[in-house]
Amino acid sequence: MLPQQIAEILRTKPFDSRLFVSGWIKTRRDSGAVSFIELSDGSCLANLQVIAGPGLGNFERLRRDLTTGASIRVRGLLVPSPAQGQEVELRAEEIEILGTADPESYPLQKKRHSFEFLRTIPQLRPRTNALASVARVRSCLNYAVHRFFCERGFFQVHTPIITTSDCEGAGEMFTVTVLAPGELNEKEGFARDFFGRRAGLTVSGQLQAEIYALALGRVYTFGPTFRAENSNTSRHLAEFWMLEPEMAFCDLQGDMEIAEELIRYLVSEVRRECAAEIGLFARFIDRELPARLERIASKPFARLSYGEAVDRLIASGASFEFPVAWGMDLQSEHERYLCEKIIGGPVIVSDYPLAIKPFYMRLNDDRRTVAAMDILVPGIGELVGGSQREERYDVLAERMAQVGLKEEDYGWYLDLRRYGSVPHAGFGLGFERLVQLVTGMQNIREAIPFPRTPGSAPC
RNA sequence: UCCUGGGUAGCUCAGUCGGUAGAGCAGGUGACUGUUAAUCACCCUGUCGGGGGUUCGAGUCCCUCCCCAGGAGCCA
Repeated sequence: MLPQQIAEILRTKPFDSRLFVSGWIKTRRDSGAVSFIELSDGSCLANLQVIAGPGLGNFERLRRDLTTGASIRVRGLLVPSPAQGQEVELRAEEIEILGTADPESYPLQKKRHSFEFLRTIPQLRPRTNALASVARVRSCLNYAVHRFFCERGFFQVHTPIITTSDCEGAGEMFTVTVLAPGELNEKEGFARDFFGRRAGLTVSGQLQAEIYALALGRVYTFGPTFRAENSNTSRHLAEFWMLEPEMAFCDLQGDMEIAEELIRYLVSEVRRECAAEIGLFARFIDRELPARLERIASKPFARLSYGEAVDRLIASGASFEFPVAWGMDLQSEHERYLCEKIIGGPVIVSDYPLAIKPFYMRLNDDRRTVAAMDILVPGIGELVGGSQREERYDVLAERMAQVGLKEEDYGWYLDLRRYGSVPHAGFGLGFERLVQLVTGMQNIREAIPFPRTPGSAPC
């Protein structure tokens, strides 16, 4: 049977009962012969204060090993705490050392560490309050995602991790091969490889999700995604999780509605379930966080067309490193200025110029814009990118030809438009960016348990 | 990949005009009947990222390589 968790003990406060608690020592304070142990089992942010005194057998010898990082199992009596700072405490009657942690070498100290340093010790990083809190928030978000879609009649589809279709415009693919390094250069190359052609790790599940949306109606795919870009920024990872809903019988308006509803739902759920963690982030990471989350949960997102966004940016008179003009993609500085300065909250920008967006986005009647939408949020930039998909066979075929996609490679994608085509739409949401949004973490590497970036995959 | 800033004790950093390295925290020892980043006293800790150069002398100046962060591009 699993031991009782500290989260439950602190919630139910079963005073005067004898409990067994297991966890790791966060810190210990001594006052005379009495030791105060802050014990965490990871189940919640709060520690349980354990009182250890000379009443314990061989206490002085035991106390040598009760150091930060050590794991222990305690039997004790739960009592109201006579001191400020905590409601309850566990008066230890027996302490068993499960695993010691040599204080001379244990890297985590009773002080704040830089996130950069913590990244060098991935094996101990989640034992810090901050990273453990991020992990709990991430898990909470994960469950909330599935709840949201399940309640709305969506089915989850497991799209492939290994794929032979390179989702146009989505970045460089990692190659998956069984060939020896020398064989890769040979003439037949991938023809002799495992799949008989070049395969790679998925850069997006969208195209396959479309297949299932045009069979099950409402689907979503949620899993790891890989980009072999040599990009070293606080917003990019080589391996990240992407949530991609795809809805049949849905246009761009419906797409924007479901995306906004999703984000506001997820933020509300985290506020409800992870209040302690958000309090920690507000104290140590970002003071503005609670106010920002409150706004997201309670107020509708602003909506602008790309054209309006460009006009507003020009009208603002702000000076940018890159000029703003219709037809150019919005730069990071433009996106940030738009949602942080002009709007002051999340903003949905729609109907981008045809030339700067991928082939599968639906051509608008003006024939120079497509039914695309991005959701920009303060501090992060692009959180969501989506569109209504081009469902008209002729229009799609023409665009594919324009960008040089061969029909023999993407015939299956065109088939969806040849047989029972319907209007449909979807979007991609970067899960780590969402985690950043709700935790205030400035670097995306703190939003995932094991960040993979160029030159770094330590375990 | 480009631009900028960094790399000094276990961690976070200071280090003046080029003169042989220092603070806080952590750790160790001791004091203290209830602490809350406990407190107080004492003690320990260095391949100054690697290599080369200038110099009587380099953490400091020059060259080069490596690594990291922030920003940009690309995107989620």
